[in-house]
Amino acid sequence: MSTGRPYHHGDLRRAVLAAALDVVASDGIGAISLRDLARRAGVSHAAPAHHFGDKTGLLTAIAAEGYGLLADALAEAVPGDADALRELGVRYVRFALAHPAHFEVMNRPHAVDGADPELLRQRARAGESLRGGVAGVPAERRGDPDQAVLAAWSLAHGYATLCLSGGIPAGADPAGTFRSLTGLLFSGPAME
Amino acid sequence: MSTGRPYHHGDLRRAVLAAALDVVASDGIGAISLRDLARRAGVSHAAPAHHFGDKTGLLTAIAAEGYGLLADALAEAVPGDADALRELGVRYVRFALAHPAHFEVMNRPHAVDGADPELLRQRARAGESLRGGVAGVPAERRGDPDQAVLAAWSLAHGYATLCLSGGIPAGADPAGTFRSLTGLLFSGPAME
DNA sequence: CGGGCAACTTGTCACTGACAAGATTGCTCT
DNA sequence: AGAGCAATCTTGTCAGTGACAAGTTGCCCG
Repeated sequence: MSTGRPYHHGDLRRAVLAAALDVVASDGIGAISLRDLARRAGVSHAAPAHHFGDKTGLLTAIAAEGYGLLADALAEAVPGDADALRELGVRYVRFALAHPAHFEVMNRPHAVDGADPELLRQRARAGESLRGGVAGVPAERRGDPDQAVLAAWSLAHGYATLCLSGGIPAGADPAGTFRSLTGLLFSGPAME
Repeated sequence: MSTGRPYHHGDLRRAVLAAALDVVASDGIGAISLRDLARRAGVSHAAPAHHFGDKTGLLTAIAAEGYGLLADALAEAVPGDADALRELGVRYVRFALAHPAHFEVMNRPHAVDGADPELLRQRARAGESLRGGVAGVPAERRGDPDQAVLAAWSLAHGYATLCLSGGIPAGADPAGTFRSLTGLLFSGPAME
């Protein structure tokens, strides 16, 4: 037909993922249209379906990729650091701010297929990275360690979410601000 | 025409809002369809538009209502309580768990008209309730009070969000769990 | 070389949001 | 009372969307 472009795209999957991340980052999940993504990639409207099945499949792939990136980021934490929990939190916040679109999709259970094997796999990886990072702490920490993890996770997740939704002024160095925030948590072994 | 039902619904606005909250609570914002809401209310497909303009208008109304409810909840806090921040946090978490649909819509900037006067009004009310509750604290608290508010807000917001998205086991008494979590924050005037 | 498979296309259908124009109702003002 | 009037709701319509079906292209491997 001589349209100028080849019949096969080459890496349509990546192209669609990238376009989807752009849209999510600028206009949110609700603005995603498979047909629009197809247009951006220069393919026919039904081409993306072959790679992702349907819209849920596309978002699930993004979420899985996001958990993979998060797992990598958490795994970089120095094992055995006494401040492991704090550093993991900082990495969590940094991940969210560096990959806002992934982060948004990851936190939309309704938009994703929670039973997808790849999603479960990457999420499990992230969980392992987290546990691995925490495991190193000397355990002289008082109190319930599960509670400490929960508090740190809530703080990091809440801070990141508020930054992204614009609820927070968001200074020049959000991650640094978060780190100082954690100073209010676990301020020392002597408490109560 | 004798369709059995009257031409005027009576309180279509409330009916549509209620139906929308049901849908959001069970299937998320993405599952909302104006036409479906109209069917549920037993009116024609274009009736809701008269009350809300468009989909964004509907979601904006929900968010505004949510901020109003939040403002009311925060205003109940005892002024002058030394643990004001903690109690405000507990109320924030309770609000989120009691009104998950409102909470979800409130945290979707892209789905809402951020310039809507009613939304701004209710959000300002919530802000005032918050500041009013915090103002009572004796100020013997060390450190930056803004930072303390930010930490408490992040913790409450993160905990509530994680509870709602299913990321947290969510025991029998989430609000109580949160209260004990705050024990790790501001654990006493002597820190550092 | 030829079968087979993955990638992509065209075509279609029901559904949705938004808008326009008309019908109905209740309220107000005289 | 009754005429106007504005709010409420209806019907009709259009482009855009997601999902599916069936056909086409191009590549790889036996």
